[in-house]
Amino acid sequence: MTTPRPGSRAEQRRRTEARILDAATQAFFSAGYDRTTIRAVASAAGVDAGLVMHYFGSKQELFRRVIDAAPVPEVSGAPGQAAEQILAGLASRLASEPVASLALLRSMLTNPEAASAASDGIARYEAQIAQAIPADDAGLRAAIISAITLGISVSRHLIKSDELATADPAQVIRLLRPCILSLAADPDHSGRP
Amino acid sequence: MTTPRPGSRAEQRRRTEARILDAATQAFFSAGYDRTTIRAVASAAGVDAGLVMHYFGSKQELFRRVIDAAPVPEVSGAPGQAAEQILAGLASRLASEPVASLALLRSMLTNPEAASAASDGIARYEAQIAQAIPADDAGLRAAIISAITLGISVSRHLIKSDELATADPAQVIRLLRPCILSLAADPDHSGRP
DNA sequence: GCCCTCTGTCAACGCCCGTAGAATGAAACG
DNA sequence: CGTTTCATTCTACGGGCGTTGACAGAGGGC
Repeated sequence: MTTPRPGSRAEQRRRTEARILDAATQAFFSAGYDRTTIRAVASAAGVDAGLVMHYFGSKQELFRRVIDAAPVPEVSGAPGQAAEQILAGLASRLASEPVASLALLRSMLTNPEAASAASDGIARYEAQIAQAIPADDAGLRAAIISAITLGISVSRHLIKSDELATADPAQVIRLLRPCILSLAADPDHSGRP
Repeated sequence: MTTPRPGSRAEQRRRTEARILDAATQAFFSAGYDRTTIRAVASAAGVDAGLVMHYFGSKQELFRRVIDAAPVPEVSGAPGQAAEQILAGLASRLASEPVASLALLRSMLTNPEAASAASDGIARYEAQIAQAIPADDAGLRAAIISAITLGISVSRHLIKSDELATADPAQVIRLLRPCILSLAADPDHSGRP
């Protein structure tokens, strides 16, 4: 069975490895590190648990491979533009299912070793925001913005706070716009009043 | 041994139960639900694991008891006052060690059954905020405020984002004030512009 | 003073986990 | 065609978990 004329053995291996990585990504994203079992990943990928170990060495290395493959949203341009990009990104994240950053968070909270691996991804996102902010405390402002978007996503998708879970994303964005703008593009509030 | 003239048997039991509850609180707060083991709680309380089961029935019930005992910060007064109370509360949370709400979050993200138990606490906090906001979308605004403070706490204490972890709390509050104020006390941004 | 009650301990069960290593069978190669 | 390689599976080990039930011993009512 197993495909009559595949792409040779190497090809087959790459396919299997990708399938495992996909299953692992989904599992880590939705369940976090601790609650994800190698057996479950293997079963979702249609292979044996031993094979996962054979290819990825350990659960932790598998997790790292998943993290490294996660994309970072891009932010650039003038402060006002950046703010709108951030809001747009948040809007799409509100509208759709939970995504990478949430999974990172979940896994970080669960697994101590996963934390450092995942911090890098978040730091990269903050750096993108920071470079679009002209204030001298751009780093802190970016960190706060990142924290806000994270809090909103967490409340909606993980905590499923009644109000936020059922709210219209556009309404949330409208309420948040002055927040993000004051942080990203309004240096008036940086120092003491 | 064990105290020459204690407060009778009932007193002794109350003491032991309280010691277990304290140990459980600390454990759940710092490690989350999954990573907290009954054996560890028992050992921290200086008793046997079986006794914990005997007194609390199950790990889940123990967790619920911990949640129920967690206090909810009070918010009241005019919108402007409420906003300052929220900011002050956040400031103290930034300055000190991680507290209840974070532990709730951590456990919620980790354990599905813990989630519903913990949602109540957060909902109570949001309700307090909402009643101080005059807008007709007060509920959503309160939820967003709660989400923001949550995101900030998480970033600082759990993710330990470089910028936020080392930042001066006063500076963070200063940057956040316009955000919270626009959400709590500024109905101008509620509807379409 | 007896006996029941209740606090507390101990040992064990069953489960699931990550991981290791031997076994299998098909593809690649000479 | 024989042999080697390699993807894949099977079985098993050791450990930690939540939970249970039998057991010990001190307190308090009669």
